[in-house]
Amino acid sequence: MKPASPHACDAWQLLMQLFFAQRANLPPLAAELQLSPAQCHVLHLIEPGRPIPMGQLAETLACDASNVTGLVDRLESRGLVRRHPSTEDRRVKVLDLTPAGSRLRTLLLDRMTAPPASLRRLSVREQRALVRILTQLLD
Amino acid sequence: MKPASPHACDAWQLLMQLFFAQRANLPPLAAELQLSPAQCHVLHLIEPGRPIPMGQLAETLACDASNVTGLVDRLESRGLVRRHPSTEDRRVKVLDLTPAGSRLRTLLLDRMTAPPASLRRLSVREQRALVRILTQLLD
DNA sequence: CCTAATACTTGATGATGTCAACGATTGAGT
DNA sequence: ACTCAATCGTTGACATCATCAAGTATTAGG
Repeated sequence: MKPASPHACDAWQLLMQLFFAQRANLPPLAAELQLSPAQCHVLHLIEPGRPIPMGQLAETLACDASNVTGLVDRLESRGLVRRHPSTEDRRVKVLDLTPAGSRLRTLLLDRMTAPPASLRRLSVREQRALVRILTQLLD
Repeated sequence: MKPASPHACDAWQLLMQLFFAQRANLPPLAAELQLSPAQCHVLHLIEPGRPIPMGQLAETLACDASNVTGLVDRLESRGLVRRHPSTEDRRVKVLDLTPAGSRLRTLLLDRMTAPPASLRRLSVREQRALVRILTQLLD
């Protein structure tokens, strides 16, 4: 494994600061849509037309499966998500967005991905560089 | 206000993906130190030797003041944080890390800021660029 | 002084998260 | 085919997180 360069450490520290700052501003944003931060996270993970098993959701959220049960219960009772039994394995239940859920997800992503002023102040050249670097980072 | 360029939107969307990915991996990391994610956030915000009023903590966390009371109660009962009455204004209570709290904070930051493999794979040139761009972003 | 505003706490309540135990289903041996 | 372990989701118990409304103490303004 390649050793961590000082620049890599600096970069990651900055990303952590950004992460905590973002963590603090998710609750107000979520509240506008009558959602909790956790529900936003779930909605972000269920892509329209891409059903996902509950177990996989639990794994991606890195939380207990029983927690997903409760989260989905509340989203389902609001008509945003549906449970379907899987055809291949009758133990697993697959999650799907309802049309209302899909609309709300779009709304959420629109608000979340509105870049803050500090990002818009960067030059286009820097913005391109950032996109390129983050893409590699997320592989 | 400068309009949001397509690159800015792309970049911010990627940062949101990174944010949610990081949100998912905080709980396991916190659990190793017997902390909750929220407690990690608090510990991250209280810098050693830089006492901070509870109200300011609530504002930075973007949460209700009564929530901070509970968070600090638990941290204080574990001997990580102390409450001091402010000398200037006897209504405010100022928070301070104990030596144990300071040690745990260092441990936390060490683990959190260990850059992931994907970041170490970037060229030094790219790492530098990332640091420069993120620094501007956090202003 | 009297009053309004501020800083924190308390109590009630709902959401988030873990763990242990359970029913249903699947899969691997035998 | 039959048994037994493993897997998937749910349930119930419990701690934590988070909000709101109300309360106490202190400060600041008129």
